[in-house]
Amino acid sequence: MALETPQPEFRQVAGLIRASIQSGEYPPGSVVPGEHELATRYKTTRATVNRAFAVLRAEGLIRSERGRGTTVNELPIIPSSRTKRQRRDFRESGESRGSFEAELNLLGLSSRSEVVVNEVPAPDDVAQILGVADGSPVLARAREMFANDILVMLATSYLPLEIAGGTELAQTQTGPGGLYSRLADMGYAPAEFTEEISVRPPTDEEARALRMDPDQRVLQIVRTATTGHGLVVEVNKMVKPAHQWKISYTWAAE
Amino acid sequence: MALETPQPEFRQVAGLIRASIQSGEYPPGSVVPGEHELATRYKTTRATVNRAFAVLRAEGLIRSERGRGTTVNELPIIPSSRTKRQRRDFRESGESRGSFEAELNLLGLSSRSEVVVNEVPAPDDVAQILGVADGSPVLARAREMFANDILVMLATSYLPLEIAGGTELAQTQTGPGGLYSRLADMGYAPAEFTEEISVRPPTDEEARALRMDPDQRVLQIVRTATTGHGLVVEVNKMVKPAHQWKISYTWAAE
DNA sequence: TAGTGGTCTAGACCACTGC
DNA sequence: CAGTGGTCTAGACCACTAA
Repeated sequence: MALETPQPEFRQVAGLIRASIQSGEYPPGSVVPGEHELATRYKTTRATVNRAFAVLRAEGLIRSERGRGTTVNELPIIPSSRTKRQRRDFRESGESRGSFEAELNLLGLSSRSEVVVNEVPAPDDVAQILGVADGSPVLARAREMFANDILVMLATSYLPLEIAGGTELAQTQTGPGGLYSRLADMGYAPAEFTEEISVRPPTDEEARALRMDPDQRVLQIVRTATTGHGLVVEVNKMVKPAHQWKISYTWAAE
Repeated sequence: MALETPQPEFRQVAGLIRASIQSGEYPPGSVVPGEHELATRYKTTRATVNRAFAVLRAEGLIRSERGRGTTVNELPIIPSSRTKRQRRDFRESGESRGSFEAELNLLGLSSRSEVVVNEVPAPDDVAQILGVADGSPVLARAREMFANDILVMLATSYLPLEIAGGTELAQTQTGPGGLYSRLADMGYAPAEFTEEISVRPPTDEEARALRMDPDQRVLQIVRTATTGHGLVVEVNKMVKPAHQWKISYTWAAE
């Protein structure tokens, strides 16, 4: 039944190296033998091993650094969920900080995040959703989230200046209950959330910040918060290395 | 502000070709000039152009066929949403057929789908979720969905034999209201749905069926339907080319 | 049979790391 | 300075398509 597809040599080599990693021969954090050594071991050329490494890099399994060598990545896959329960403690842009930390701690990882608040010209897609002119100023709350001190997510929350300017939302700390509580205090309680998910190559800037290979992919999640009157009060753009995360949604039937 | 990162030559060439596609010089469906011609045009070698093509192939922008040449892909990005309204016409595994067709028709694409029903040994992950032994038989409703006669999604719905065996769910047509209506008729109305989303390389089989390049990625969405008693009555595994889709979820606040 | 893309080789040069 | 990975070249062989 299984159709035989003879794989090209570089994919076979990639398979062998992948197997060695999964078998524990090259444990997480360890340095894989160099391309030259593997080339002689597998009776092939360095170019072929290099291409095999490229396959495994794109999968997020290994990381290569010029001069240093190639190491096996350590971080496990991080779950992220939207459930009724977790929705209750939505606090700040991105994930609820509480749920982000809880999930990382369950995996035995440390968590940390940093916020930078700024007035910036609205990116085109954000301006479109917020219903403002391209490039007009909006409030941006840019958050970086770390697992074991490795940056695993960028989340920037964009808010209209008319709503957020000069309020607690323009401070680093948004106070008890977080961003959505402050919006509610001001009469802009979100009534509906939408998240749009797409997969794309990282921008150069994202690749640098998240230490990603250009052949890897990011998950982009754009959350829109809308009031009962249909007013968009927040657009939150989240970017995560696609191989690093598993995201889930739960809802009641009917 | 923008940090200059000098790109390697093959990425620059990829950028030039991408620009030519987006400018309309190589319109959707047309054949891109051959690697040899582009190599001389850009004063480089065929290997470099080949690598540039690999970048664009991985993005889903072009498709190469040995002997035939390289063509610009035609299908636009397909949206897929879970909203309150659409949940009401959930019919069959995967998307509601109705909503799938409606979304494709909005884009001016034809839609079609085919189902094959079978008893199969449960895959490990499915067995785990259904709470049955690995490899024990379950009912599989495998659906293929086409846009403009191109396969764009595989969706296989797994149901416990004790529930679905010998019922209408083992027929190709599940009748009015579809799968979830039949489950409700039998006293197994789903009360809660969960979808788990991950991004991974396609298996060989998926790559063949979906005509994907091994360097492209699939979105895997595993939906679990649970009754009010906590019984899992359906596991639906959906696989879509990641570059081809944008999926969205909407929910009410609180 | 001519032309396409897929792969592999052998060798080279480079940027970078760590000693 | 030796060793690493990143890239590029020139050439070759192959599987496949279309005329």
